[in-house]
Order: sequence, then structure tokens, then C-alpha cells
Amino acid sequence: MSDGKNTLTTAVYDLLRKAIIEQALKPGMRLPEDTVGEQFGVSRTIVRHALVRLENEGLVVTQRNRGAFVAEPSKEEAQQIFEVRRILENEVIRILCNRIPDTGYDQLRSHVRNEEGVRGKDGPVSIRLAGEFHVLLAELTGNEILARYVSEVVIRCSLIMSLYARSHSSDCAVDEHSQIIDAIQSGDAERAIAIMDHHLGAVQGRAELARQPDSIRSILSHYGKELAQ
Amino acid sequence: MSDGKNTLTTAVYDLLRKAIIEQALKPGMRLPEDTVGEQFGVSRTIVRHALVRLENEGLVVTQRNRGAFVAEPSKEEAQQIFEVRRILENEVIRILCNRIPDTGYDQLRSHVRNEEGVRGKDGPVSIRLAGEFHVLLAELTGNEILARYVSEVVIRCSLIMSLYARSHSSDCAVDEHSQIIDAIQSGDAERAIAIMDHHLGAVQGRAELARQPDSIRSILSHYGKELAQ
DNA sequence: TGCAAGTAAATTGTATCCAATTGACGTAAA
DNA sequence: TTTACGTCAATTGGATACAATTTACTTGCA
Repeated sequence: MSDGKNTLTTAVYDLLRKAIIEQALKPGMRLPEDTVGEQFGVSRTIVRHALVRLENEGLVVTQRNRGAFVAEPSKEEAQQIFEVRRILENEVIRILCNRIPDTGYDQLRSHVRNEEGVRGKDGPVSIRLAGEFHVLLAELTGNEILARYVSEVVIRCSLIMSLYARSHSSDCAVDEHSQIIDAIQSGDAERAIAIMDHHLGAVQGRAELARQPDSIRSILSHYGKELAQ
Repeated sequence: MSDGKNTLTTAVYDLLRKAIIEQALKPGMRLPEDTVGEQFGVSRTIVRHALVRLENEGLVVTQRNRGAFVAEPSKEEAQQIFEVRRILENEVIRILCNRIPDTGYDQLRSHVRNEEGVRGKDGPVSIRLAGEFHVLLAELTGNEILARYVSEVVIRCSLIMSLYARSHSSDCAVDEHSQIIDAIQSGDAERAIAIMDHHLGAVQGRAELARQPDSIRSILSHYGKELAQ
């Protein structure tokens, strides 16, 4: 994601992004430019650029003259993001069944071992690793554009789970990750897709069923849309 | 695409984007911040923000301390973008066969009439309209995230055609657009997808077969990747 | 007490300024 | 002639200053 060029801007961008993934920054939280800037020891200019990038990814929303906030995806948005995620990830599986780099399975198995290593600890790390498994799958297709889009929807799903799901402990069942690898390796594309589809359905279902009550802010902002300028 | 909030930044962003779509700004062209700023009567700050957004979409690339350039997708990138475009647009068709708003067909037919109105003139307008047909299809799914991704790959395809295709006159055959609408309206999803797939294949093929010789810059930039910092 | 208006504080929008880096040109030495 | 070096112009990287806008508080009036 980060191209490692604009060091300062990219550094702030990466930090904010990671903080959002790990749900340290929660949906609806304000992100005042100078507060963030002081925190990282940079000027507002840098923070602004980072926020622009995050807004493009749908991770933050900005209101004119009001500032930036961590995004609070509505239920409709959540539905749409999940739909796109399933489209993309099913296709990732289909591609991987046709072509996968030599080291692919090693990388995947190794990643799952890492996930198992932190099993039980419902900390931010396990949340991040679960998402990164799906990004790794997409990267193995060799299609960088596809991988970028998967990365975007995965992280937005993380935001959705943070808003709507009761427990984030196991957004992804590690077992199912293993099953997906097995299915790809067996070359049975249809079965692999079925498992992935079921896996994502489970994640989505957890968000739908166990959704928390809306926060005050998101409730009011919903009504506010009808008044606003 | 543009949210109409940050008026100045968004205005510059929209103008640059449109200029790239219509191939007035050609791949490899420089986009110096103050030149662009003077042109539009705004300061570099505004232009910078617009360029950041365009870079996120893959329409421009920036080199540290060197500036921004209109992107020159490599052949590999072009291949990847087309692959993602087919994935997304096939799925758009599949969705539209299941659900399409009441006014959908009217909007589509109306758009095709516009395209026919400028037929023959190989100007920038026909190029833009051809792309917007595909974006309109995506928007009719009601899935904004999906529509945004389609919009991104469509415009990047416009960049690719500008680089590699001999004639941009008819990136899309208007007849085929009508056929696609017919197929969706008939409810035959498989046929509709087949037509869309063929349609995109034709566009892609035109880029592959009639590709122009690489520019010096894009050739050297390819080798340069092995040296760079 | 409750509401309204006005004022002050906080925050973003934009422009400008200085520093750092890059590329080009020209000059000199081998 | 070619290469190496040094200087200069052009451009971006980043910080700061000022203007505009919004929000919150306070004051005054009914």
C-alpha cells in the first residue's frame, strides 16, 4: 500500500491506517489535524495529505470546516462492501486455482501458523493478521490492482466489524483459512470458492446478527442528512 | 466521484481527471504544481491535494522531488487492469440481471442515443461517453463501492488505450452497448455476460494488437526499477 | 427559567515562505 | 574528445501565518 517514497506523509498514513485496523481509533472518532500532527511531531500539512489518502480509501470522512472523522459505515454501505468483497475474493480463489507462485503455499501456511500463534488473545494483532491472510491471498494472484482493491475492502470490513459485531475476537476462523488453502491446493476451484463464500458469509452474518446499537453520533448524523446545507 | 465538498481541491481534481480521460493530458506529461496552479488560479497547496487523490487512483505517478506525471501503465499493469475490469463488469451484468432500478433502461438507452449523436466525430467527447456508459451500468447496481472501482478501472483503461491503441476513435462499439442492454432486458444473464466479455475482449485486443512502440521514457523506467533506491 | 443573539474559541481552508533535492549546463582537466 | 566536477535554475518537501467558518459559551431579555 505505502510506496515508501513520501516518507513523512506515508509514515503518518501508515500509522493512522494501522490504528484504524487494530480498532484503536474507533469509528466516529475525531482526527483533528494539529492534534495528530503534534502527536507525531509533524505539521498539519503532512497530516492533511495523509487524511486525504485515507478519505479516498473510505477509512475517514471529512466535513467541510469541521474536520476528519474515522468513518462510520452505514448498514447499506456495509452491505455493499461485503458484496464487493465476495465478488473480489471469489475471483481471487478462481485465479489462484489456475496460477499460484511456487512459494505460495509456504507463505500461506506460514501465515496461518502465525495466526494460530496468537489464537486466544483477542488483541488487535489477531484482528490484523486475519485481514492480512485475505490480502496475502490476493497478492499471490500477482495482480496488484486486484490486491489493492481486496486490501481496501478488507480493512473497511474491519471497520464494519468494529461498529456492528459484538465480539471481534475471531473475525476469521483460522481453521477455515486452512481449509481454503487445502481446497486451492487440491485444485478443486468450485469447492474452494464455496468455502471462501461460506467463510465470508459467516463474517458478514456475525456483523448482521449481533450488531450493536448505533452510537448517538451515527444515529443523529443519519437524521442530520435531511437538514444539512 | 467528486463529493462536491472541498470545492477548490475537488474542482482542480475534476478538471485534471477530465483532461486525462479525454486524452488532452497524455501519459508521461509533467504536471508541475505551480504551472497547474497558475492555470487554475489557485495555489500549489490545492494542486498538491488534487494530485494526491489522482495518484491514489493510479492516474498520476509522483517521483520524490521530481514532481507528478500522468501515469504510463506498463504492459503488465495494463493486463492487470483489464483483468480486474472484466471481473467487475461481468459481475455488474450479473447483478443487473437480478435487480435494476425502474428507470434503468431509460437511462441506458438515453445514454446510447447520446453516444450515437457524436458518432463519427472521434473527439474527446466520444471517448468520454464510451467510458461513462460502463460507469452508468455499474451505478445502476446501486452499489457505490462497486461503481467507484469500475469507474477507476474504466478511466485507467482510457489511459491504456491512449498509450497503446492506434486509433481511439471507437474504444467501444456503440452497437455492442445496445446489445448489452438488450441482453440484460431479456433476463438472459449468461448471454449478457458473454456479450460484455466479448466487448471488453475487443477493447483489450485492440490495445494488444495495435499497440504503439513504447516511449523512451516507459522503456527506460522499466529498466530503472532495478536500479532505483 | 428559557430562549435568542452575540461573541469568543477552536478548527479547517488557503496562501506564502524557506529549505532541500534534483537536473542541466558549463568549465576544466585528463 | 570525454569525463568529472561545480554552480545555478527549477521544483518539490514541509512549516507557518492568516482568513474563513463552525461550534460553544455567555450574556441579556422576556
